[in-house]
Amino acid sequence: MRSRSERRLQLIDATIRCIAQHGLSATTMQLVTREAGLSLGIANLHFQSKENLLAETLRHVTREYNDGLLAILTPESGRSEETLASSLESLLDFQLSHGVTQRQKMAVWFAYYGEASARPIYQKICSSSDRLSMQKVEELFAAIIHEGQYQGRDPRQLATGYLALIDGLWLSLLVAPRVLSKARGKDVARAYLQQAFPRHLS
Amino acid sequence: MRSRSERRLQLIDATIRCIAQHGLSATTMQLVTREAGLSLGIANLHFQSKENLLAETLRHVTREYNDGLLAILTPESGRSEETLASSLESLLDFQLSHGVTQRQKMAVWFAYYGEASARPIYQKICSSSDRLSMQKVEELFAAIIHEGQYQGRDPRQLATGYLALIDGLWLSLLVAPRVLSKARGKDVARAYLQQAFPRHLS
DNA sequence: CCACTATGAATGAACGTTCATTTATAGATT
DNA sequence: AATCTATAAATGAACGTTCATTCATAGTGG
Repeated sequence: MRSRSERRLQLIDATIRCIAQHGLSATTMQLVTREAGLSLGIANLHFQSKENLLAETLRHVTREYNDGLLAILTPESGRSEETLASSLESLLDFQLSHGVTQRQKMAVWFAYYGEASARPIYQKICSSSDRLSMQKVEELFAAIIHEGQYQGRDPRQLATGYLALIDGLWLSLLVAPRVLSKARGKDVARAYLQQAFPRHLS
Repeated sequence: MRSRSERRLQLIDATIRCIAQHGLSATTMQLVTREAGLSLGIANLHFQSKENLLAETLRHVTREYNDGLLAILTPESGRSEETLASSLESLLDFQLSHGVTQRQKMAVWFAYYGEASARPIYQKICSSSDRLSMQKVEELFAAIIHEGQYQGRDPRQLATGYLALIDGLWLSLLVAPRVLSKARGKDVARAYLQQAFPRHLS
């Protein structure tokens, strides 16, 4: 017997694997609980309903990503050696890191996006996560534009473009990994940032 | 009584509306046939199975998009007034046109993308469509680079970035239409192309 | 009259959910 | 320490519902 939070995490992890392997529409309670090595009734005990389990799984994946992003984009007084250029580099590294771009995570991400337009609860979780990324990246870009005295740059437009580019690259990595490797995807994103902020990226 | 091809199209259109409104996982044969104003058994008569109906719907949406793209990116001897710059402008107009960016079409598109990693048949249709776009856009970019004598540009990298950007913008338009308007999305894509080919876009 | 189109009640498989029952743990009592 | 008791965790058979598919029947055009 394990604690409530342990079991919840165990079930969420199993849900992620099921969605990645079988898709959202073929993910059943049987599949999830068997994947977790538990009995059928356990998921309803901890999550009340399948709908809730799926929503919590999305929240978990979203939170994980946001935490990683905030760790990079939230200025901390203790890290004095940190520069805007290094933040930009870290952002790029993070968004195309192994942890973020592994098939499992991206498959889950886009599975929910695909259903988001029909399910308000998914829509809400996705869009509020997007809003956070947007705000943080826009802040970073604005600071870089100020520091580098770049002319004629709109931080919001650049952030919109950059985040859309990253989303599109993730989609390519997921659907056609043979056509686009992670390394080349990173080159493409880097090229975008270099065009925008040539003096902040080598 | 209608002909086979008419009924097929009628059912595919109904499927598109159902997926856009209820999502792929909640799209049932009842819903589709009722939306088409027909009886329950008719879909199996014309498509044999639900799986086949869904695959044909994806093929239909994909073909529609590809036809539009090819009409722009396939050079024809009869259109002598056509320049590379105008092709670039047409491409941008098309990809962010009302017809392509309407919620219904984008919702269907991403619903299938979301399931693509778990269903080989969807994966195949999506990736072969992507490959075509990639090839055609890369050809256009290569011609523009040659004509404009642009230095240090890699047509494949630029095409990869541009198509990823378009995909990402579509996703934003779908999930958070309030945050990103179609007009601003177009500005973002235009800015990307202007950076790449400044002498080919006003 | 034949082949094709169309209907919708019927069918059986699969699904989410429930709940009586069993098992495990921690604290209290002897 | 050993035993008892109370509480929560865990199980999986059973239930009602929903779904894709089938098919006997009816309608239609050539």
